[in-house]
Amino acid sequence: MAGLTAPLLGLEKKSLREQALSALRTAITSGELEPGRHLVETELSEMLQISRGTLREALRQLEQEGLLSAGPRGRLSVRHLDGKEIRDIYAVRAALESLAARTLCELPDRQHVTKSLHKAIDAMEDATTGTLEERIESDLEFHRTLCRLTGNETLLHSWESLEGSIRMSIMFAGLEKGVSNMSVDRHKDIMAAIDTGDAALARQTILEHMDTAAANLVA
Amino acid sequence: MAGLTAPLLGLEKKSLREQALSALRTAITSGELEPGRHLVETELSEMLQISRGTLREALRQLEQEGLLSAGPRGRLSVRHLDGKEIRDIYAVRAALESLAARTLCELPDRQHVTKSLHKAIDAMEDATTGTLEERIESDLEFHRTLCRLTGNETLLHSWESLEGSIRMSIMFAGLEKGVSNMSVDRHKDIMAAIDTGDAALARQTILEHMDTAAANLVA
DNA sequence: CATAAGTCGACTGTTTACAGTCGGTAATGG
DNA sequence: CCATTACCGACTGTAAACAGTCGACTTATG
Repeated sequence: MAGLTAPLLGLEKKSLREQALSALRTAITSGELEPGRHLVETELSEMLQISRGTLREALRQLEQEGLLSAGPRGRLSVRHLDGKEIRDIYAVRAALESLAARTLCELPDRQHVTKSLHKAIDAMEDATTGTLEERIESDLEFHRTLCRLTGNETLLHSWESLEGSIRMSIMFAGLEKGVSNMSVDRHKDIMAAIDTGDAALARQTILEHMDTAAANLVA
Repeated sequence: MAGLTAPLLGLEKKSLREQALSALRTAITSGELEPGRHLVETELSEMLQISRGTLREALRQLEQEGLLSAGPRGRLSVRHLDGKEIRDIYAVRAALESLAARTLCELPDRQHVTKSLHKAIDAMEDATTGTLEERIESDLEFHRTLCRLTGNETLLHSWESLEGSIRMSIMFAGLEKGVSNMSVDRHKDIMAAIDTGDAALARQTILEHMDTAAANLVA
């Protein structure tokens, strides 16, 4: 009765591996670990206060997420993205999200969908006065919600696997440029298209949104 | 001068982790490790003759590829796919491959593309008299080539991340059903559409191919 | 002085050992 | 006979130690 450490609500304590994963992801996508930087396992494990074995499990995952690139002899470094890679990432992102939009349009009852998307847009509006990071966060949350609402776990998972790369793309372009095209109106258009169930329009709106976003980033 | 073990041609010796990864992937997608089966680290490490630490790194990757699912206490088991999940996987696959087709159609010079695809189709024809596994392999190789030829590394990587799930889908349906719709003609249609540069047609052909494939699998 | 052999240091690959936790089962008390 | 507690076995989480390899720097040698 006295203990009550915290795990009350779904807030399960995360394993060290997961903590390290989050910490590293944040460090990379925030630029704290700059692109091209060599990662030394012993250094990181000491910084994070975890053992190398545990750390390596996290590194493998980051590697597969495309945040790290492997050098000659297992040497890992923070991945560097050039303009083409950013465009490529956004092309895949566009394909995934347009599938999401199409799927949502085909749902018989889109009431709940519209409601959730509206909530996400409200969050974006709240964030317009916040920090750059908060604006990016709310923007990504909208798109993640788009994928989640489809109920297609594979789609959501694929998108989330890309999320790290997306964040890096934004960071590469400089945060200011990255958020410059995160207009709330754009997202309202997407929601509206889905609301009407016009799959072709929704798809087109998404593709255009992604195109301009990618173009802004590499410009 | 006497040694000359083997690493002469790009055939670098793979790390134990990679070997374990391949072995486990094969074991799972071949059904040797049946769906739902609980994986015990100590058992596997003994089977594969590697340490648990090394094994765990491989398991993390398989988990992220969607071949394993994590239970309550970090317990891993071979993922079980139901009809909906197979359809979901193929929906994502279709989105990725239709992006590939569209990208290829937009290339200024598709000569090399057509040549490579033709080679892949020839391999499929050669395999028609081979084992089921060989036919599946050549089929997947065609689609993988489709993605690779785009030059979009992210697209290729996303597709390959899905490949394990695709193989599982085919296995779930029973190998016979899985290959029943791998007609060479279908793939020739795809190639032809790309050859003419008709993006809309190529996209449509891919989507239909995926739709019928998924429908066959869950039927 | 240039080149080849040798030595040192830094990292990754891999293994072994230890700790914590959950589930079941047997012992115990009413 | 039922419930409760104490223990035991099985696994995963985590840490620490061992081994091999590559590169850089140094030293010997013609």
